[in-house]
Amino acid sequence: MSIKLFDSELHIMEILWKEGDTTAKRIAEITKEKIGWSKTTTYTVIKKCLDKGAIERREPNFVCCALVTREQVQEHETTELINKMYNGAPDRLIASLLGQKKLTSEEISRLKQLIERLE
Amino acid sequence: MSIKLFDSELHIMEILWKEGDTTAKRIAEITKEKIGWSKTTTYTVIKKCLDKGAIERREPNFVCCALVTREQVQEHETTELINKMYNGAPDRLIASLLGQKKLTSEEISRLKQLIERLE
DNA sequence: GCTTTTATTCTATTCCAGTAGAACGAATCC
DNA sequence: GGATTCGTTCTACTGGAATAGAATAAAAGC
Repeated sequence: MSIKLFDSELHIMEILWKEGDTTAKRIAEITKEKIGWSKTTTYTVIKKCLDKGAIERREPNFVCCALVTREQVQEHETTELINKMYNGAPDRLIASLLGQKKLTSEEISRLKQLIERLE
Repeated sequence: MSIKLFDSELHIMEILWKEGDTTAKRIAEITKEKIGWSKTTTYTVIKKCLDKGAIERREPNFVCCALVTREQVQEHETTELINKMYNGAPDRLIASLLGQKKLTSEEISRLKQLIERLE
């Protein structure tokens, strides 16, 4: 199950991933404070997440629960990027990242370990 | 110089990256055939690329030349993804890709070499 | 040099994500 | 039990990307 989430919807998901199950009310408070959303905006976006099946509502109190994990969305977005910009080849993305030298030597050695452990 | 290119604009860039410098007329032919764009749509999008400095026009014949490389755009898009979904940490993106096991063993050994050669 | 075609730009329309006001319903208070 | 507040939904507006029709400019043909 892989769903396209828009930026506005991701805001909601980020909160749920971070805070765990949360009431709509509380989400509205957080979005108001952090990104200045009006109460109705938050509810509208929550509704879209519901319609898409990204979250579920549970009684009582309209508690919102994430149905997709951060990892699923990461994977989906990453696949989209690879298809759009790297001709569908994941290793090209990695090669490009390594080439940019944006990684610290610490990060590199951690990756080395990861790769060793594969296969 | 890092520019945000929209999907429509990427279509133009892809053609230039693949075919090299190309006349507007020829680009219009290709987009018409491949994605069904009308002539004017193509010219409108070319204009946007010009305005953004992503391409340059050269006489004679309105030859379009890419000013940004595929690598630059790849890098920009990838950075955007990392900031949006991986909290700004490139190694997390790589770790996630490795974890998905979407790579063939051949790709993996190629990556091993790449990483060895770093530092 | 006027007509016809081709190349380019101007302007407008459509579509959709993002945002929110107003209306509605349910719980709470006195 | 009517007024008041709180929680939720309905509906609408906005802005910008995507698309393209009509108008204009340039070139080619005769």
